[in-house]
Amino acid sequence: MFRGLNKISLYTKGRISLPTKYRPELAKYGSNKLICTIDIDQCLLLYPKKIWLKIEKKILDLPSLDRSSRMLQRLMVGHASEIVIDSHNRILVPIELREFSGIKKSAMFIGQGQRFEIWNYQSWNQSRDKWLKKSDFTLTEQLRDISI
Amino acid sequence: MFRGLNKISLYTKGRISLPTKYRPELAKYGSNKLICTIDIDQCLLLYPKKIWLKIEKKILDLPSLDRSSRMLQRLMVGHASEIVIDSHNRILVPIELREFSGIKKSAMFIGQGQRFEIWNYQSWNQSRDKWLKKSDFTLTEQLRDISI
DNA sequence: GTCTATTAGTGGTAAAAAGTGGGATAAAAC
DNA sequence: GTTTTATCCCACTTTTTACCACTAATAGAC
Repeated sequence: MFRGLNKISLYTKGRISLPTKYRPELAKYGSNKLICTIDIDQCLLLYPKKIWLKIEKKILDLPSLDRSSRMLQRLMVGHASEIVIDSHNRILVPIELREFSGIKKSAMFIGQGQRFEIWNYQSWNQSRDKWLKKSDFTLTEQLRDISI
Repeated sequence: MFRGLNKISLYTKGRISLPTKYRPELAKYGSNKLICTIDIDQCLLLYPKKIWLKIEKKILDLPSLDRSSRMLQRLMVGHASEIVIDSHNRILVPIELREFSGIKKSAMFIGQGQRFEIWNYQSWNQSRDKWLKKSDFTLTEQLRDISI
């Protein structure tokens, strides 16, 4: 499970280096391939390829003439790009995804269980502030009873 | 499976070059022929010929007196044109399909599992923005419990 | 029908842009 | 202080875009 967060920078054409602490866990997936896609909150999601393939199957198996299935397919699969971790532990964030997420120089790299999220640094801070203020009155059904 | 998206340009009479990353996967279908047709969302669909033939059969096997089957047959089969990938990995988008989809200079080329979609660049961005806004409250039953 | 003008399609190449690998330097961790 | 990690820079390769010249198809005039 990935957890925690790092402030990182992008350099030369959208490249970042992966925080070293995740290296051992990533190695367990036996491949240097990741899949990067988008999230509805305008950040990027980064999955080990092995994990992604399961998710992708679920999404692609949905009925293809249904409105919201198509929407999900286009958002998730449509934006999913394969990414290779190079010998220096770096990855390149595809230009289309950089533009979507507004990530230019600095970003926040966040562990989220079986995936990572990459946020534009400012957006992350703003969103967090917003969540901290809102969190006490916008809980949905499902959350109301969860025990943490 | 095809996934991810690329901004591409059309040049000299509706020609585009296929993103190279798809070349190996396309080669698996053992033919340089694709089928291009239209989608109800005003974009174009691009299938490896081998895949298309299966889909075409499904569509043509639908009861031909049923209104929506006839509609689907006319739209999908009626607009399907064979396309050849040339030696430089380029294809020509037929003029009728270019006009239908409003694709002129720039377009978005999107992997969607066993097919690609080609969108007018602006339409894609507008649609995507719309989906992103909608996606958190219009999910149908099937989707609500999917865990990604 | 044939000829001509115009437009559409094709193959090749050149220029521009994006991606990649390697290493140097700076910053952080130990 | 030494080692490790993160950032930056540079040269090179690959991919994408643009351009040009030529051929094929189409439409209109006669």
